[in-house]
Amino acid sequence: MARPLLIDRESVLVAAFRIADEEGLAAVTMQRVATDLLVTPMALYRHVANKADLLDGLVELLLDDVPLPPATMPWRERLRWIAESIRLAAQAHPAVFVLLFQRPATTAALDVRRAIYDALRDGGVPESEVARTERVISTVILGFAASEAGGRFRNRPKREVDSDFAAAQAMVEHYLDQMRGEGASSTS
Amino acid sequence: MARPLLIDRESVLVAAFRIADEEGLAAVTMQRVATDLLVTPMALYRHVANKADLLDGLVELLLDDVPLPPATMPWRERLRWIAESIRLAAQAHPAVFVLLFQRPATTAALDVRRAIYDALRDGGVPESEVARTERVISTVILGFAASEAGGRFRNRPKREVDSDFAAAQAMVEHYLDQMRGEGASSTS
DNA sequence: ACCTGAACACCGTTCAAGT
DNA sequence: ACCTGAACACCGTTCAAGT
Repeated sequence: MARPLLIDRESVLVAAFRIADEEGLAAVTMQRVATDLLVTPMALYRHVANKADLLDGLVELLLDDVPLPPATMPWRERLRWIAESIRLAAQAHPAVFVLLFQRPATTAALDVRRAIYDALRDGGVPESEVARTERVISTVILGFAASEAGGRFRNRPKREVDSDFAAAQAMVEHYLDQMRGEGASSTS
Repeated sequence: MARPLLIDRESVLVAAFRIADEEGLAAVTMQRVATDLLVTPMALYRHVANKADLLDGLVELLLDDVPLPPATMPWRERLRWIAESIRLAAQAHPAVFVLLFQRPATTAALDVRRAIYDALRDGGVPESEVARTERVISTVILGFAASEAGGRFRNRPKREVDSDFAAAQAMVEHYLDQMRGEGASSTS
């Protein structure tokens, strides 16, 4: 049988992801990733097109790590679950999370978006308003999570940031209740 | 009289700001800034501590460019003015704007924050809620502006993004009306 | 005090070469 | 097909030297 591969795309991304988590995005260099994998930097180029492609891969990995709620859960709880999952992912992987703001939705982000669409529909948001409602509430949650991940709240006590997040969530839910209009079918 | 300085801190920041605007943050290197100023890269280190200091200076420059509303304007219009100013600054200087998410509030950001505080107080938000209200609405507006500046809405038509911004603003205003409580003193 | 020259330890990326 | 060696054109930053 053929000589086994020393590395593949996944091992490259996993190594880079770990470096980002532990030492920040600036530490993620082709040379450093290669060193951790015991290969030369040039070996990486067979598995990622270039560094931008590598960073795109990190965002995918991050979003795969955002657990989506079971479809059996009441819609309102599903939305809270997703918001909480995104915030936890931002806290666990702040360096990678900030990349989310630098590029348009990738395929993994589409899974999250679809889960939000489903919850909004189940909550009675009219079909014509589902897409916009998702964009607005995602921007609020992502904005909050990215602020936290990026360090904009660095000087604030954790309890305060937590209750600010609760306030932002309350604002979103209220907006949602308006969007649900008269066609609302269920509550929770 | 002494030989005139070739460069000073302001000229360094202005040169870097222009490069960021025209070619993005990746183009802002010490060597490139120096080249534009007709000096060697090492000359910059007499005027900025290092590259991080230079980037901090760019954020200051950006925030100085956010016009604040006249105090005579009704409070609600002042808030809309500020939100609009921030969004325009993000559109005009997207590369620098994303840095705002990477660092805690600087002195220039404090001017903006104070203007928001004043408007909230004039709108009847209880003193105990002013600070949190400012944090929540700033996060929404900044999150939206950063999404736009970072390219998260890159694939969307401008009209759609505009109306999403209006929806986010409406959400914020509604939240605000709740925060105003019974002590509201004026409307507009 | 302000700027330069030379140098150091890095970057991302290419290309031809090995197996 | 996969990885390496050598090389290129960059980075940020330091230090000693010039004026």
